[in-house]
Amino acid sequence: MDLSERQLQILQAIITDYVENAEPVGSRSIAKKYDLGVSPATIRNEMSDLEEMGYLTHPHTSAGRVPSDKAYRLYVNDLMKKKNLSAKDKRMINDRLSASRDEFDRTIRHAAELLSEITHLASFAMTPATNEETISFIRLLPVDERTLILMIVSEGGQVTNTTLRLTVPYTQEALDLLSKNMTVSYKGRTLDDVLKGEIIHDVGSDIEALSALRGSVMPSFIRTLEDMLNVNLYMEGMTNIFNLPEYTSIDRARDFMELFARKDWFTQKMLARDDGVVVTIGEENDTMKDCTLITATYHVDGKLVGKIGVIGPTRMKYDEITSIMEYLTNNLSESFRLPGSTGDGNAGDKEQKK
Amino acid sequence: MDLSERQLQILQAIITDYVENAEPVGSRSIAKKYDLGVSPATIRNEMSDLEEMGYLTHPHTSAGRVPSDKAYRLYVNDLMKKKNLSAKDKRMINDRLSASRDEFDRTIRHAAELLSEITHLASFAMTPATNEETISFIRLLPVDERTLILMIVSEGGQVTNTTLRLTVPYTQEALDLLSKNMTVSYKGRTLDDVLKGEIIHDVGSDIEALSALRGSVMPSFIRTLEDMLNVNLYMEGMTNIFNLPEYTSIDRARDFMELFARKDWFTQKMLARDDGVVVTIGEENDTMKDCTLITATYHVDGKLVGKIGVIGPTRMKYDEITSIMEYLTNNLSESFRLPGSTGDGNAGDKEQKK
DNA sequence: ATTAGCACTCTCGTTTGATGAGTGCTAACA
DNA sequence: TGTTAGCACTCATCAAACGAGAGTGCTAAT
Repeated sequence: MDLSERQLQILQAIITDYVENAEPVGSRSIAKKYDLGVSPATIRNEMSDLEEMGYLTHPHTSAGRVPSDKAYRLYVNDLMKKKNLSAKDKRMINDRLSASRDEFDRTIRHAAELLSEITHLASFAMTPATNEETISFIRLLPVDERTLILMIVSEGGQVTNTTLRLTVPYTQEALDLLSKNMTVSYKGRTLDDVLKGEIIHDVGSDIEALSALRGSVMPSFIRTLEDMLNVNLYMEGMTNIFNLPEYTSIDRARDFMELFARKDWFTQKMLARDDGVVVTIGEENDTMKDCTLITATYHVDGKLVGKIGVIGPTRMKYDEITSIMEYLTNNLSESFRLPGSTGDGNAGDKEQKK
Repeated sequence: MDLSERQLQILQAIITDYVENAEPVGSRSIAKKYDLGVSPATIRNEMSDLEEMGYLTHPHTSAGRVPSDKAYRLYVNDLMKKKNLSAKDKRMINDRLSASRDEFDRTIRHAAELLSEITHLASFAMTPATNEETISFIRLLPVDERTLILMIVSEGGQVTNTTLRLTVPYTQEALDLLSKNMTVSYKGRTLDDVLKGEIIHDVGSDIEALSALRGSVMPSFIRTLEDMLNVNLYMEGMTNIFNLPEYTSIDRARDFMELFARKDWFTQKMLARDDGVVVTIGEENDTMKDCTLITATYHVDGKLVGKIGVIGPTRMKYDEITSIMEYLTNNLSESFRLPGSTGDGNAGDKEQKK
């Protein structure tokens, strides 16, 4: 059942060629371009076998062969070699990422922009996954007599806030007190906990003004917590995919766009607790069966985990892209390490494949 | 030079028909569908005149006529009548908007979603324009020994924050002191002022720890201020345009998408200080010469001004869409009025056309 | 001023045929 | 027994040809 050396060579050649040219590849062109020392006829026979085993497909009777998801999987797992980044790409990553090293969100957004620029694919990036994040403190800040800001900060430093407008004025005292009470009640609890559990009802309901304020604030508090789970997803370069031959059909392009607009789907994808570069090809994916999703993890002080990824057709340069993403995430993790610390808590160059 | 009554009727008929069917409209179909009491031949003559005057165009010799930008302009200014919203649309707006009446940003985002759902076009919405907004206070909040949150709040209640990571630890005292000093220095000044003016250098540079902290914080402060100008732009429903016949060509679709991705362009557009519903048709627009942009203004306590808009091909149902937007913005302004106040500071149903 | 009539133009969908790439099979070959 | 040459066959793609239909523009009659 294992593939012969020659079959592997042929498969590799077909993948390389197809990834390059986006057109079904025939036996003759393989024989000419890649020096396998056999005739087209032999290659045809092998291709026929490969097709039977599910590595190749046939768009129609007399077209060349196209690699299947299974072929790409084999390629990613066993065949492909790590690529060295071009000097230009390396420079780009080093320069552009270091420019704003001290700011979290901005850096992540830049990383996504960078990634889509280099790979010419659509990319996205997520600040540290937060459903297990714990709440650090809650603040209510005054704007005017009826308007206030609700601010939630997690231990990891993630911030979310909403502006609320109340129907009745509030007092500064009530605000301070409620801030304090809420912080005491929720500090150290995870977002999941708070969202799934019941609302704590005894948050200082003894004072009247406070209880009224509390009633106005709590619904927003819950909604804002929900926001924390998906608000920090940046998406970039979606128009890149228009340049790919697989999306010249308007229907395909529309499908892609509609999926890309579904932030929640990506958030879902991102919550998986894996490490390193992960490639999910075509059918392995539930939705978007003709796309490949590649994600990579970066680390903050070796602890917290955020993700960055690209999405495109299954036909993509797996070797280059995974190498780029590895380099990029290592670079990110490096930036986010405490200056003093030496521990490399998983920020290294391990790579895990599905 | 004025158009005759009959010419106006014909022009109106052509516009109505073309907006509906997206196909060049011929003399015969006009004569049949709209009861003008004249023969196709007469209509042909009039159409020829209208074309000479620049109200109609000819895709090619033997196709029907298509309205020009000039025709739409005439239609919008003089011909179209206000439309009554369907009960369904009204209900949708009332229901969906009131659900989150107390939260600013969320409401605006919902309004954009709603608008694109009802109009089947791409929409966007902007929270109050802020380059003339004044700073209310600045806070620095601790996360861990090297991480802190920088938060800027404007008088109007707009909030922006960034998480900073410093290379050296800071003290709580320094943080509090710097918060206070910065607030004192910048309170009441407009964003424009601060961004254009020089940085105030004498913010308590007498204490050493403080001055170090200040050095780390100030660059981010400036960048964060810049963020305040354009961060709150929501865009929705861009995939709607794929369903329109003018965007079945992949090139057109790409152009549209690329423009739509340029947030800065929209922000620019939105800063115009106009009121009510404003329609900008085709060439009147500098970029995107084949699109129409309709914006509408909403009010907060009759003072502050935010905008909401749709964008689509010049062929659109101007009467319906402007009516919807008027209704929607009135509704928004209503929600954002102080419960007690009666003054209607411009929140009424005035409408201004270009 | 309006209208009927008619020739003319141009697009669009369909058909047809040629072309070329590529396969699959068979028989010859090393 | 694995490899190769040869050849018939299959499809997709492209271009040319064609007819139908929609619509105009002009002229002459009303």
